Amino acid sequence: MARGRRVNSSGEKSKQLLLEKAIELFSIHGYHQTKISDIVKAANLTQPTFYLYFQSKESIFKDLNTDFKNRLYEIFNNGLTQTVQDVKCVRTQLTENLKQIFYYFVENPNLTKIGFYESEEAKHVKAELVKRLVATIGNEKGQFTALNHVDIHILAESFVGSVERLTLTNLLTNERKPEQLAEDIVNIYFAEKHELVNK
Amino acid sequence: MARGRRVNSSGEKSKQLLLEKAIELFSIHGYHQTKISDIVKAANLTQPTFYLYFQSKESIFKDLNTDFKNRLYEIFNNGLTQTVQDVKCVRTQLTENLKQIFYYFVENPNLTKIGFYESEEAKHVKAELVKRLVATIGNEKGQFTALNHVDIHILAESFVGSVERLTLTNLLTNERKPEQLAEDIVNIYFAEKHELVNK
Amino acid sequence: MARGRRVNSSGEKSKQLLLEKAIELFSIHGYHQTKISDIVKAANLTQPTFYLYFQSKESIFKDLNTDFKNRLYEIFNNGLTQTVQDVKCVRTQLTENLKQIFYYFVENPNLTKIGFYESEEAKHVKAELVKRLVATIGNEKGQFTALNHVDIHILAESFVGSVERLTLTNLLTNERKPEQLAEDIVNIYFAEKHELVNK
Amino acid sequence: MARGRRVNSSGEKSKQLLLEKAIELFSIHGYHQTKISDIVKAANLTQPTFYLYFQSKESIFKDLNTDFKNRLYEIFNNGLTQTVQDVKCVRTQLTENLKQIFYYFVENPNLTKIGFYESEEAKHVKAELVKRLVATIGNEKGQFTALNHVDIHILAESFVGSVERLTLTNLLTNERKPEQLAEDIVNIYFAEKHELVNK
DNA sequence: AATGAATGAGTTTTCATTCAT
DNA sequence: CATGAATGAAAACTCATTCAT
Repeated sequence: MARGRRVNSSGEKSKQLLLEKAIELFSIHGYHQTKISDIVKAANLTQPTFYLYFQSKESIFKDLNTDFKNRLYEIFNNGLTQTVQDVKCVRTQLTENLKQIFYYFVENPNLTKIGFYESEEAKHVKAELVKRLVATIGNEKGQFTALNHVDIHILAESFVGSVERLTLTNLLTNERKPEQLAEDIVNIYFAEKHELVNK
Repeated sequence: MARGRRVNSSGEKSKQLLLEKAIELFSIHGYHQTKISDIVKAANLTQPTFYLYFQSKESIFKDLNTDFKNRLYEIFNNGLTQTVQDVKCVRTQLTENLKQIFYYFVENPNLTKIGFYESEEAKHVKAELVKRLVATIGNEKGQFTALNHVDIHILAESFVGSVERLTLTNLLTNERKPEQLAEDIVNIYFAEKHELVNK
Repeated sequence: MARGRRVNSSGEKSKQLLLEKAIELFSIHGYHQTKISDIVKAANLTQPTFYLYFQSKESIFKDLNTDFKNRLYEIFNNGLTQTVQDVKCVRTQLTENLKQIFYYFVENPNLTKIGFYESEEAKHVKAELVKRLVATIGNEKGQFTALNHVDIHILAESFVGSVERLTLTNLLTNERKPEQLAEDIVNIYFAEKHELVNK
Repeated sequence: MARGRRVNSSGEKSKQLLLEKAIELFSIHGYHQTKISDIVKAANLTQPTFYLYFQSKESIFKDLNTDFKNRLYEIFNNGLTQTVQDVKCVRTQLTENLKQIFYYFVENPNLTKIGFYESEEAKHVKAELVKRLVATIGNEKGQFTALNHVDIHILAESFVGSVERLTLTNLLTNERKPEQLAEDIVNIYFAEKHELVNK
């Protein structure tokens, strides 16, 4: 039977293909229920080829998660730096940041399912999100009376919990668009003062 | 170890021990990384003994989850019926219900980690929670101006997300007591009108 | 839970029951697919009780087969001695002997399935049958022209083969009575000369 | 043994080797007493290699039996069609058919022990043989006076029983050649009329 | 005489990984 | 670059058998 390099093949292409299939299968079946043999079968390649590009099953999973995390942190940073000087209220800033995050999630639904839910890294990612949230809303909390009674850390954890669940049930299912969901969440947590008083 | 019955051994005791160790190990390492051999080792028993009391690894896991789910649904039901005639506002009712749930979680932290996070059932449990929440807050939403702009389903999902995350990060870590956390969450979602207007 | 000797129980009765159930299950499912646990379940007893009466799974099986073999050899012997002085032709003697064997088979169908088919002993039993057949028909073969061309050992083996198969397909299924089948087989192998010539 | 491909190894060769060893061991020790570990040991391979070529222990056994059956049925069919138009008597036809079957048995003694004796399929194979025999000798029975007194189904079953036993005791032990045994059996069952009358 | 409880010693099967080509 | 062939190491599960009561 034919062996060796295939016509029209290229290392990068194979690696990319393996990555894609891995993301797909990991996201559907989870890490443990996804076998290397499944991944290479989906990519129409063989097991030794997998080891040509990745050290191990664990390492491809880690790579995936690192990519996800790095990209997400970039978004965090961009969002922050963009609006830090801004006098605009937290609402606008948060909404904007959430939108960026959601755009990324929607564009990479499978990777999100792994990096934001399935992996160990997910915990760190969410903890980081919480940390940044605390920093962002820290000073401005006073604005929102509704929130005066609640510890800011609790609030931030709650917020991340909302993001976590709504991403899964409404964003990745396409029941809500990134913009909508971002506004919804911000509306829940940061109903504007004037709006309430006006009633 | 010699064969046959051990001195002072009792079936109920062994089964209970296995269950406890299983819950503990599943909650720490997850289903796939927990081996039957780990469970029996922790219980100071052997593998055939495991199969004396449980059909399979899958079945003990399912049993665990069914127990968790059933007990939780009981709490849901009790909570609901208790306050249905009550004219008291949703706040009070929700707070009370949450407290009961949190009490259960705190008393069974490991089982909670399995039944509310690790298992497939967890999805159904949370979906059910959402459903009941929608029913509970449905009529009363008008009261809370802050919530007027958000679809009630989104709100309920968000609420459950908050519960999910805060249970993990604050309740099961003993950083918040059940009563405190219940009030915190209700305060976040249902700041009372008058309170706001008074400002 | 209750332990110790049951009311109305008697060792012999339990042993007998176990034997019966063992015969039944071995005959249906074979030696390897019958578990001790199946046997005691069928007898409504427990595993240690089994070992009270039998040394091992292998030993009960051997016992069964020895019983079968011994009883069968008795029948062989009776048959032979009864007719040895008889000047009557082999036909009559063989028919009678076969009938006795078949009576025994029909009365103990399950044991027969084990001792004549399933076990290693079966081979010896059949070999013995062949040996005795050779002795019986040896001198008289000349009578039956049809058989002149065939070696007597081949003939005897063939005969036993017929018995073997017909027992299974016609006797134990109750499609033929012992007398009928005995005559059929003898008719096949020992059509009388005059009968043929008369045509 | 080091991991990975061996020097000079070939899949087809390994599969064939496993098959051969499986046939050998199954035929000697039977299905239940033959372990996968025995088979691979005999083939100087390892257990995972077995599962590279066969789905399970049961499946290799079934495959073996299906092969045996199919080949045998082919022989049945060839035999029948070859002689159907032939006016020659049943004797010739039967002898020829038996010879073909016996050739196959002798060439595949171990497989025969499995497919004609050990397996569940064996029952069907023999039932089929009976069916075909009935069809073949149906019309011609009248010719052979000896057979007039016996039901044709009994006769066919008896015939198959003879084949069954003689194959085991005389053919596979090389005490009789296929041609001899075929003639012997036919002689037993179909002594020619004239031959008898002439005496 | 009988049972409740337990285990020693396997058995099949799986999967990530690696060597030779 | 890629594959065919193979395996080390472990996993779940089974069953005859035995000890303590």
